[in-house]
Amino acid sequence: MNHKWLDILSKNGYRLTDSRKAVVEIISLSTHALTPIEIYEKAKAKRDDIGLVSVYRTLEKLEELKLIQRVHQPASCQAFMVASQEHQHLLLCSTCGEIQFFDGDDLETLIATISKKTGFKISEHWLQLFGQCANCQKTQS
Amino acid sequence: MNHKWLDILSKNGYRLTDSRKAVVEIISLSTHALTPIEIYEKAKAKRDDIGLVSVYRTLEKLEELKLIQRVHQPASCQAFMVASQEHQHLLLCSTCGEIQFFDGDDLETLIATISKKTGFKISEHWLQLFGQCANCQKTQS
DNA sequence: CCTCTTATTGAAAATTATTTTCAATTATAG
DNA sequence: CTATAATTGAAAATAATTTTCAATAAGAGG
Ligand SMILES: [Mn+2]
Ligand SMILES: [Mn+2]
Ligand SMILES: [Zn+2]
Ligand SMILES: [Zn+2]
Repeated sequence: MNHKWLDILSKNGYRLTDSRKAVVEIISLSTHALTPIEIYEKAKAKRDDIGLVSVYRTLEKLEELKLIQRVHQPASCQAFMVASQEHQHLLLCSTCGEIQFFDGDDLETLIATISKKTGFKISEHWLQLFGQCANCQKTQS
Repeated sequence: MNHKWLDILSKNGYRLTDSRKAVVEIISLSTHALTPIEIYEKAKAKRDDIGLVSVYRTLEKLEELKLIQRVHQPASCQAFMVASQEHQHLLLCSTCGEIQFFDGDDLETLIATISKKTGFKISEHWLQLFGQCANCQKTQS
């Protein structure tokens, strides 16, 4: 993943700097959505003079290249995670923040019905499931 | 709607001031999601000395009472609209911003499958459809 | 109506999140 | 190795939201 991202950045004319590589490594390997500050803190371990502003700038490019996406949650919408290339849906653990992709939804019928009923031409959908992962279920209750 | 909201505010110990009433009227009647600033601008028409800070404070209370909800869209998550009492789904026009509720989704099977496959205990879901409303389809293209 | 208490107000300051500016540095094409 | 243009981090600027505060006013109880 890591490597692929660096290639893509490079092919799009972006230079591969240490700051950028640190951000790429952190976010490409995370199973949680991370905020710019969280990424910054982690990145400082690899490169202690990195600036928060470089984190923002790298996120901007990764988002533009659709390698990452913003994750919307009830508490905040400032976190980012890996994006899947294809159309996708998220399954989020409200306790620990773990996120997985899932598929297998079949909304065709629903979309056709709503479309007919409302006159909307529907082009996109967001589906997210929230719950508690297996691990967090064990840990408490 | 208007009246009902004022009653609820009142029953929860909140006083009914002109500033509050202006905000309630604006947001309870809108078919679009509105940002604090947009609400503020509209509210000034009714009460020209209202402060933006009162808009924020009223939104906070209306959200707490579940009369309004934040709307998440690709471009921003800072807008609010009426909340439906029951579980609900949104249909949004990406062109003009109109929003409707819809129901009739049947995600039981999907949720059971994902739950079994991943071990998550799923407690909630978000489903939003994006498209273009009948009106906006006519207007352009 | 009056009065008292306390929630609410708007202005201003403070905080937080993000973006822009800028001069110095550095990746990379050749 | 060199030249060029992208990138950097610091600092300033901007935007969004929250807090502080003294003045005001809603509304409970008389
Ligand atoms: Mn889907
Ligand atoms: Mn549903
Ligand atoms: Zn978990
Ligand atoms: Zn429309």
